[in-house]
Amino acid sequence: MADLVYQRVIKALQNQIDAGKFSDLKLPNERILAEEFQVSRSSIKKALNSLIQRGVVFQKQGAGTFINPLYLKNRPMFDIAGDNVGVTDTFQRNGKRPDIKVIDFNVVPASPEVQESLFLEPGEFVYEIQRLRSFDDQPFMIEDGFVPIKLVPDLTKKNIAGSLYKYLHESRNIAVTRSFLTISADVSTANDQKLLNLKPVEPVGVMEGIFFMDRGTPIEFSHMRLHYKFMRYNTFTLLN
Amino acid sequence: MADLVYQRVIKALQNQIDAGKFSDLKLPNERILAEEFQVSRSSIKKALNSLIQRGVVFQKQGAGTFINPLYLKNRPMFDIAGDNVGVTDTFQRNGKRPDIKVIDFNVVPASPEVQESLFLEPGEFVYEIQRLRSFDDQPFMIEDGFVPIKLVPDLTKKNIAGSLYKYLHESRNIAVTRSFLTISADVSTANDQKLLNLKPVEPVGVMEGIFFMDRGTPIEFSHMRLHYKFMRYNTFTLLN
DNA sequence: CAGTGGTCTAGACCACGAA
DNA sequence: TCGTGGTCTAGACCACTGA
Repeated sequence: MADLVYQRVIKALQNQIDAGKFSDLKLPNERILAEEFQVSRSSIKKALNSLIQRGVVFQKQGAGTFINPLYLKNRPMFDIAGDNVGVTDTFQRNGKRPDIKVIDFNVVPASPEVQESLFLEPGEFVYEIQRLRSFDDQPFMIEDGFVPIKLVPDLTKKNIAGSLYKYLHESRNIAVTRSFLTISADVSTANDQKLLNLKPVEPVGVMEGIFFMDRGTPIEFSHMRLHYKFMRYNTFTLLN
Repeated sequence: MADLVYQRVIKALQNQIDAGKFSDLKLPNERILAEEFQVSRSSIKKALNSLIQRGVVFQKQGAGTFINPLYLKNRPMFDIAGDNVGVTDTFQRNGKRPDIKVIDFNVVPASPEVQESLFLEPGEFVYEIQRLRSFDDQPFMIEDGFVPIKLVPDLTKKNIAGSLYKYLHESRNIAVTRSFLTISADVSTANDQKLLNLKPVEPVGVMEGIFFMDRGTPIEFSHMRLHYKFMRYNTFTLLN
């Protein structure tokens, strides 16, 4: 992990920035950095790109590489960037007591949609996991998740009563590190209204996503319908 | 702009994907693509990285490059881009025409919320820009934007009838490169229903965000209410 | 074992910004 | 004009996947 050249550079630069080494907010130019770290300029660029993505620095052609003043001034805001796997973590705040109720747990053949989303062969089986999540006694999310059985052959109802990803990580050494999410809104159905305690006029937020393991293997396809007051997705984006 | 190698590759691949060329959801490997486009593998990688960030494809080491099935299923209508909302090529190819109608344009003192979002001092003034965006004659977004007057002292109603960010870029050499967005959903108000042509039970998607110039200075605080069928936000997230 | 993405290098030339 | 980041190339070797 830390033996990668660009990872080493990222860490070193991040540490130097946090330690206030660049008091004028300007980093040495890329060629100098390459010299200092004894690596190629490409590796420096890759490392700097990562810091740019995180909002730590920005670059201006012809001028140089600078620390984002907002990063120093308002760091907590930047820590939000990249949230959202382990839906629990995202919503776990304020000392509220999270609760997960398993509505349904079955092994079913993958539907065409699920099959395509998880890149399965026809006829492969998946767990279907329907859960209702609450904070204190306020339900806020209906979750319908699909996980290939071949990736986690021994899943039980007990495992999924808590955090699925925590179980995968701790018991199976599977780390979920990437996700594709689509976020939209929809009119609430009768079922939504019943489970989430919504009035007919109140909508749901919809989040649909594919979650990936380290090496890019899809591990879960998930469809989530949220009480509209509880869907709040924050994202920090680099444009273009 | 379009004369850049990797930009050309991005566009070509995006077009091919949208046209359904890769029916098995698998792209040729990077070396083949480099050969086909007569460019280096590095340029292919740079182009693919962009598509990955947009949630169009994902890669799996040792296996290949694959189209994100969610992208095909939930193709976004627009991108959050230079002009906080940019119509995708996909949409434009359908012959739809984007339109912007200016509802209101004023200079007002910054409210506490706006002041905090744009890092202004008490008493500073901002433009308030209310616009309604449509495709063909279907309005899809009510936009309420705030821009500090000190950053763009000469803004006129004419400038904002088109792309504000295009104007900033071309006339003021201000590039908007980052955004911090919060996405949620809400019950539609009477005003929403009137402007967006919604039934009372139909909701709006809400996107609220701060847009930054490349030096990290906030240039716009924007509150957007979207027809729920047109809000479709795709993200790719890397954790850690 | 062959295929494919990941990392890394060394160097060339271009485009922009500031003095 | 000169310093700086941006783009691009050609090629080497590593690490993982899947048959």
